[in-house]
Amino acid sequence: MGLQETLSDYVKQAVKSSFNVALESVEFQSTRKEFAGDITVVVFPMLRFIKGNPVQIGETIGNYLVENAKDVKAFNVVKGFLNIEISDSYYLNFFNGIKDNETFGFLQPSANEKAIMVEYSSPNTNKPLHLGHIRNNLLGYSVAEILKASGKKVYKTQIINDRGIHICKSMLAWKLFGNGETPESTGLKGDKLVGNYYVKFDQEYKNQIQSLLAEGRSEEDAKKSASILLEAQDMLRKWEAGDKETVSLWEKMNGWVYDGFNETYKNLGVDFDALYFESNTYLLGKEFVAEGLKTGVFYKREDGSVWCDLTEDGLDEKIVQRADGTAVYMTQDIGTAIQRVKDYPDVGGMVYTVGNEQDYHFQVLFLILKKLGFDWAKNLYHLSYGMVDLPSGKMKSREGTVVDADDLIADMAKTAEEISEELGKLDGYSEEEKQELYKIIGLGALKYYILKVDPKKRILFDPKESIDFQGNTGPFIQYTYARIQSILRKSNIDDAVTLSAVEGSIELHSKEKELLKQIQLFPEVVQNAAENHSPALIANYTYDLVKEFNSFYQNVSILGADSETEKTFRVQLSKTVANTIKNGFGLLGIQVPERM
RNA sequence: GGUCGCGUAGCUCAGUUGGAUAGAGCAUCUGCCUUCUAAGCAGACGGUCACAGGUUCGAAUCCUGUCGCGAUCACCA
Repeated sequence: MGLQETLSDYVKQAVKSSFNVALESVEFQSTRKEFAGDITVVVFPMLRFIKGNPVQIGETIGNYLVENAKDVKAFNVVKGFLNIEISDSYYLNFFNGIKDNETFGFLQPSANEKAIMVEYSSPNTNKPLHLGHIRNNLLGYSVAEILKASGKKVYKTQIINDRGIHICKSMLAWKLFGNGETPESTGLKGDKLVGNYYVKFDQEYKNQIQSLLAEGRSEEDAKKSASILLEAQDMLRKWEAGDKETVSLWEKMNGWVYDGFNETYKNLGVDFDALYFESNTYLLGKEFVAEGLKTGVFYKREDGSVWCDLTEDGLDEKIVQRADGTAVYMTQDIGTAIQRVKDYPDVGGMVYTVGNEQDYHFQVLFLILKKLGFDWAKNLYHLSYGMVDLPSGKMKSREGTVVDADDLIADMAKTAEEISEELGKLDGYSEEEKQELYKIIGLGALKYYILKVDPKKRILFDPKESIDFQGNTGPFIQYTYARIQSILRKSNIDDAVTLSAVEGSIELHSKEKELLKQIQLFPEVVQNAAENHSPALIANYTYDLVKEFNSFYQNVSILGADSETEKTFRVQLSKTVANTIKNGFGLLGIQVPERM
């Protein structure tokens, strides 16, 4: 039983015996630093049940606690706040219980609980990944890891948008202008090469429109009748008809793109358990549309299109199948969701990591799946995140203002290198070791910068100035971890020593106690982050922990402690802090270096 | 126009189920490298929590309205 539950019981007993009132719950908060005490009982809510002066009620409860609860050392009352001081032995007991637990705060997946599928990334295959994808990937990966740590079984997945007119545009441009170029022949990453042809298509398309306009055609007409666009549309029809040559080109160019993506994913440190391809799933939803027509969830209009009426739920009517019988976006998403549960029968919920411009789409999708009667539909969550803006405004691929994912990752490592060189860190390391560290630090900065912000909010990303290595940043936290490793290397203590929990064997320094309190919060933060799908909670928690440690580090001598017992305790405490940093950062997908 | 989201220090952001005098970092200023890594620590400065009402012992937090910014309202994905 945790401290709070224990105290809660005592407070209830106190109220029962002194005022003859049965309280349902007791409200706690951690004591503000300017007051003496560790944990605070808020008396105000009790006033509804107990008549009297809050200060006197607090005093009465406080006296009862000191007499009866063994971990309560002292108390004071300020206004309606009963501040309780907890004995050192309680904290030492807690510490002895967790110091050798490498996975403190993480829960094992329970056998009978349903798994969760987390979808993220889900790119188009016609151009390279950019900054927006980075936010998506980091969020999705991190939320998946957090859910795992909270005791869920998790499958990571993505749906790859590998079909459609946009792919045909790249394919066509490659056929027309490519001269048989390949990633091997050009030395370009596959996704970059294909992306270049997508740009090339767009340039040619614009040129043709200009020519047509010069001939006096209307803008609308010119956009529709440019020959290169017509050719692309023709190619799409050929693809859908299964034309051998088209399909084989499609396979070849998509293959290049996947190779390129996989390299980026590897650099970013994300991975997937299951892949879904739109070319396989885009027709799937249709049988469920038929099913829904039977059960009356959907209805057919005169022209043959199928709709879902959601006006009673405060939404509007939504098309789920075109008049010509082909699938729309919604059809496909319905099918994919159902297919996933078929493939992985233990899945009982899904998380979709998709930008907030699709909020409405997912609201509708989830509602339709509920109406279709799937019991897992109540456990669907749209992990919606804000756009990543640049100082120059929105990222636009056509205007060349996108921040390329690979470039950004490389730039971060380079920045890490420059700063490290300037500070003279890492002298005496091999070039290879250095490069590895620069990567860890650069990525740490990037990931932390993006994940510490609440997903809902849009991020203003200034590539030149935003990412810092001081203060509330990834490298700052990594640096603290590295420093602790240095202490451990030099400490020479016996890990097996268990600290006596007897009161008085060690007197806790206030900085040590603050650290222990912070460590104690970790399991709760993990659960909270899982429930709220928020890596930001983990990031900000880790930062607070590090701040607390640095204050301890600067003000309390660790290796030069007065007694061997104290030294042992402080080193072990530092080690536990390092472990918690590592675990917390692990949930964010950020590596921690042994030295930096 | 309808719907959804956001608005906290000059800038970038935290702020647990409503609780005490709203917190960090950056920037500016003051101290601290002869102890364990100064990418650090201690401190100063900086606030009408967009605005106005309401709910209550108590509101940045909940409700209503107003303003500002953004997204979305396709037989596109």
